[in-house]
Amino acid sequence: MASKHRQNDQAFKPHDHGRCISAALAEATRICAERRGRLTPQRKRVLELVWRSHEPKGAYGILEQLRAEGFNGAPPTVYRALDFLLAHGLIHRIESLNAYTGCAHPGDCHSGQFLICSRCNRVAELADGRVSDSVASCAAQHGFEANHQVIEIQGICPRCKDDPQETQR
Amino acid sequence: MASKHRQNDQAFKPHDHGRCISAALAEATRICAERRGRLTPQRKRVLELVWRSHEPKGAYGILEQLRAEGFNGAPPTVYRALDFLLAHGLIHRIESLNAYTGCAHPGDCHSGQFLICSRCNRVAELADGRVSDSVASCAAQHGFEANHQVIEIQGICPRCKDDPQETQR
DNA sequence: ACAGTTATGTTATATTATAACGAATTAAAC
DNA sequence: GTTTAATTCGTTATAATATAACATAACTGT
Repeated sequence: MASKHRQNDQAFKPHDHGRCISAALAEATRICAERRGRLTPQRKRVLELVWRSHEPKGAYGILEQLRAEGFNGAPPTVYRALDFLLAHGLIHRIESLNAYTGCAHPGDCHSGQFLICSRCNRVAELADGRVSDSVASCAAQHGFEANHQVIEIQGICPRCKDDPQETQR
Repeated sequence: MASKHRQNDQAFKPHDHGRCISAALAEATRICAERRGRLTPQRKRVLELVWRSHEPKGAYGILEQLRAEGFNGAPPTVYRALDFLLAHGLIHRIESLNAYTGCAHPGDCHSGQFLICSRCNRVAELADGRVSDSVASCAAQHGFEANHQVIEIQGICPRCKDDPQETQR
């Protein structure tokens, strides 16, 4: 249980990112199979590109990558893949960045909270029940029927705070 | 004190909006005077347009309004005015809408929470300390130094929930 | 009045996203 | 298995949001 809801603040720690990627792809494959969603090669490739790092990726950056790989596509292709991945909870859109990041715990896609480091641009996804509860109850107190929470926290991650050399990538 | 931190969920209730506007302008005038910020006619006019209703306004919508009033301007003019108003805490940017809304309690411009009605498009600004505290402590727990919170809650406002006729404007 | 700063005008362009429509592929029904 | 229907993809064009860069004007303080 606890391991399933793995908090993704490992984004700010050195870690084996290959495992992030392979875990994300395995989960995506499983979830799509379950729902009869078609994880086509393009969609899979876009998911991989989003997961290349913990920095959210813009749609046009992804497009550029695809093109570098010999794919001759246009924006709608990328946006369609992103829409699919969003619909199935495999990625999140970071509103304040107009960018997309891999979902750390797809499947149960409750509202997450995002820590956005403005120095290294990495984003960690949290799933803190106290936060989402306090937001939900606050909305309810005002008679507001909440469907979706956008919680994005901008600041400096622990790694950048400790190591002034830490800049990017 | 309590009156100063007036919660702006009146956005979802019938109210004398003229008072919202005049209060906002009075506050803006006071705050700019205090800080020697220059609330030029253009900036003031943009602030008024943002405050026309509790629906956030896009930069290009504002530009269109200005043009309808005989002003012959270009996007940078509007964005500069918006930047000024943002810098002085007189308006907020709603990230998930790429739009701007009047600040309900300028001056002490702590992080607010925004209830966004996806039916009538109105937005209410809250300043619930429990929410901002829970977010702040959650960030701190992960060693994250938070500078700014983006909290946008999408759903259906009480007015639209009760009155299915309530649509827009 | 002058010098320095701040604000505005203007043109061009960057960035992000979607509309619309036809072709191709896949799934499903027969 | 072939046909039908649905889904996915390719392609072109364009919408919507935002900024760079540089010239001019206006205001501030002296």
